[in-house]
Amino acid sequence: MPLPLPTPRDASRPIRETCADVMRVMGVSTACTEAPEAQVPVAIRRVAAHSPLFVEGASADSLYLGRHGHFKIVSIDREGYEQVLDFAGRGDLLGSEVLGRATHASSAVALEDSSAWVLPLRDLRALRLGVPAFDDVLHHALAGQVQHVSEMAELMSAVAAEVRLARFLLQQSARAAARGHSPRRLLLSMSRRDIASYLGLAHETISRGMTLFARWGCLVVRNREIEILDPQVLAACARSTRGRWAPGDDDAPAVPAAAARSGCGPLVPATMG
Amino acid sequence: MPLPLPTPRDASRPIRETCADVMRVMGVSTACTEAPEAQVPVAIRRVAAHSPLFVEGASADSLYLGRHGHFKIVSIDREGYEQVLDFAGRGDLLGSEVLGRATHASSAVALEDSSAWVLPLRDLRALRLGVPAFDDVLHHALAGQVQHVSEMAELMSAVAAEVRLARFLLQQSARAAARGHSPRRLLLSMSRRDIASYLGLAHETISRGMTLFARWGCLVVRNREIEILDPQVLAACARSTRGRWAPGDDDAPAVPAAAARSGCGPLVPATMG
DNA sequence: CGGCCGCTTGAGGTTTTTCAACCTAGGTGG
DNA sequence: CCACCTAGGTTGAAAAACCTCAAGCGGCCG
Repeated sequence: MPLPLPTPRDASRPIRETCADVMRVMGVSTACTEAPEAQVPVAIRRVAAHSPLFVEGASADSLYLGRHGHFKIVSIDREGYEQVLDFAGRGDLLGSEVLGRATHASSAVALEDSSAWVLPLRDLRALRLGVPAFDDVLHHALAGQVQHVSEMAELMSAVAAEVRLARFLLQQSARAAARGHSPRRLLLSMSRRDIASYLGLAHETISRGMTLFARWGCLVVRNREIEILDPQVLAACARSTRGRWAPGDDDAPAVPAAAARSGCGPLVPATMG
Repeated sequence: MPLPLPTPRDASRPIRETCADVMRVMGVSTACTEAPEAQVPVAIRRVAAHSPLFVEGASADSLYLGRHGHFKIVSIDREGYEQVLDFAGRGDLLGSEVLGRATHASSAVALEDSSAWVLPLRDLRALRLGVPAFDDVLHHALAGQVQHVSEMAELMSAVAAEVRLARFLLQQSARAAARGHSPRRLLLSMSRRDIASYLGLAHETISRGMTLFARWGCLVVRNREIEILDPQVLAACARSTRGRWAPGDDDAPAVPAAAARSGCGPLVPATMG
């Protein structure tokens, strides 16, 4: 896969990046990041696919910030079932709940070979005082976490399965766009089962939903490689809170553009009996 | 239980309480609250039942802290349907999402005649600097908000309706206990419809769930007045993530004590064939 | 006293889950 | 190099769970 990796040379491992690099990712203006005190080195932790960055229950000594790759945040219940709470990527805060507790409330597992910046709690106070801009960044990130609650509630508030899936896909699209990737072509790094757990559905239902969208002509699905052909149709579906939605139920024009163009037939690559 | 109301007589309105009072509610040791700088007065806002403390979309100039009564946090979707995101009571932070945005992302509506402390954003910085203990309190409360995400996810992770309801009731019980009330006798201040919206279910399903628990003998339901007879049975039900649960499915002893005592019916109601 | 609102309960319809099978891709070892 | 095996994804049929519609009941407020 020709992944557009943001970090060119991974071969050289002991490149200790600095606080300035961290802040740059989080959207601080370049002016601030050039300050000499921002040259504090920040440790990097590399995690192989399917390995944990930290585990639930472990004593928490650090906070993490996604650097490359993706993670899933999970919590294991007493019966051993894994509940996916969130997905995180570059620039996302991981394990921020430790600010209020002594131990991690959830685990973070790498979905692919990934890495994260390590922010030791004991250094955090000094860092905030020494680098004022960093304090702001942290505050902003924390506020973002709080705001994330309502984002998740919005996802779960939809009762229909396809509506949840549509919202999830649009959320992924928005995240990709925010990171400078195409909002159309998504490369989902999580399995159907992970998505299902996240949305509170069976993994078969996710499959069916994907196929349905493909039949509508607004999506092309090839395993984890997804292309959004008609975001408007997806958005219209995502908009409905109550009950189901199908192209044509709308106040807007009836047939989705892509489907009309293509005769609504082809699409749906694999096995369309 | 003789409610230990912090405000003796409401007739005298201009009793301006101080920062010390706020911190005391949030669990700061009395030593800190006695400091002279903690005598800063804090405004109180009274809200009649069914009236909003703040509304979605309004520009946010203040943060609030529940003082007495209860609120529901809601968000209205495009179709006018109300989604309940949370319930808040004494000591709970309201509207903390404004720290990252300029406007409220949700509304807070009083479920009964209630009041809240007002923390104007423009005074917040000064308050934090002037009263060090207050800064800690605020941080702690904010971290609590973040932690609340996983609490909510835990609620939603259950697929079965009764399991969600059981978890909700236990959560309410725990909150009541944390505030010094009985964990057994609950006085729900929200309607069945509110609970339903919060749990992502139909309000009829809530009713049926309550009735079911009552038939199991672990609950007494009289409108919004609820008594938990057998927390263990409720907890056992809440524990199961997958599928349904009925008394007897457990590794533990079979029949719930309370039900056996009261002869409260045949147990294991419908369909155990 | 009447109407309204919230709560409960029943019956029917529909979505979603569950169970099962099949298919593909990727890795391993003969 | 191919057979085999596993894990992930898709699809179908049956059953369960839930939602919707509808009606009845009771309390509360005007």
